[in-house]
Amino acid sequence: MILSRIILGLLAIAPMTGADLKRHFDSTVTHLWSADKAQIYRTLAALVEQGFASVTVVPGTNAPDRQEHRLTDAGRAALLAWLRSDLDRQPEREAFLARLFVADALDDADVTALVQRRRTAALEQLALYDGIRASTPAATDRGQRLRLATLDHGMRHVRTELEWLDSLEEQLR
Amino acid sequence: MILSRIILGLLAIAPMTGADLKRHFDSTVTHLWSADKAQIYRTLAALVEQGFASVTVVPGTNAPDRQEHRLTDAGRAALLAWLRSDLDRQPEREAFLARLFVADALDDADVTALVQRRRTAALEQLALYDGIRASTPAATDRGQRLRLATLDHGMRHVRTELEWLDSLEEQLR
DNA sequence: CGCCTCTAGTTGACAAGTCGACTAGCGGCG
DNA sequence: CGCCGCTAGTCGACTTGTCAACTAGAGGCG
Repeated sequence: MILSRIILGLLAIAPMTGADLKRHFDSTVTHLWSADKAQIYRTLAALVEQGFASVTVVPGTNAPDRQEHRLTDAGRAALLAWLRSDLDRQPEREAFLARLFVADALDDADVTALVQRRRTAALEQLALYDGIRASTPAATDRGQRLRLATLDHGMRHVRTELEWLDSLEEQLR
Repeated sequence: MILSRIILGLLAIAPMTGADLKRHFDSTVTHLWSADKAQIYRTLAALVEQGFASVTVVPGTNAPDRQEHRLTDAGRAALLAWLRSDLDRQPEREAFLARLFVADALDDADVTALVQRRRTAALEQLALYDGIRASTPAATDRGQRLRLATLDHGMRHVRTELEWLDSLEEQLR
């Protein structure tokens, strides 16, 4: 459901093929949603079947044919309906916190190592966000401002994560 | 996988039935993982089959019989192996950010309403965490300290979320 | 007595997401 | 020529998570 709406939202920016979408899920939206190739193609097929997108085959130059998908009026309506509907209830899924919650089974050194690994991961994530931001055009219109805000979200939260790790390590000392 | 290890971790604290576990997933660990009843019972059965837990039927007083599950040595070993293994790569799944990313399809008023709904949700979550903390014993041993740290994590992040929403609203004005 | 409710546990169907293998056209290279 | 690698797309099998209906014993209540 959510994936299908994100795809509609991306198609609202420009017509795209499954491969184009996959590239977005690996770069511009990777900080908020990820999707498998197979899942993208299948969702795309479902959207076409529901009349939310239409397909045009564009003969590929130096490559296979491209199946360009474009948003239909019904698709735009479905996107708007989702955007105005109640927020999706999202189950919390924090694998690292889960480990910490049951980490009393480890000795002190292993707990410290666990926390260290998390710090490394957080730093990598921060670097990733910096990379995405570097390759994103500056905010000109409102749409771009909103998209940049989602990146800002990620960066603020990673910084909070690092601060929390600091306080946790101090506590464990 | 992760769910099964969390269950092993909970069984390490005390022997439990499926219903006991469900209560934990609805209260003490709800801020980091959630699980459906059916999933818990099925995972529990798989753990028994793998020899990571054993079952004892305790005749219920004023209630149905209880199938108490206790951690076996193999179960404890599996838990330790997970705790020492590489961190689980978790796909980012931020439904709200997804909405914001494609929210340019909305007019200004609807975008503001969207952000407001998120603020409400964040405040509710903060209240939930306060509730959980209020019903949690103070930190006496290291295990309890670690478990409280996961709550602290949630609260810090909700506060960061609220700050981010402030800055977002200011930007939209 | 029949009915309701509570607790504990079970089951089937299904949606969502993951993984790996595979088709197929094109261009480059030795 | 045959092979490699690139891009686009397809498929089957599988895991994980969700939903709703259901069994079944115990106690309370009118």
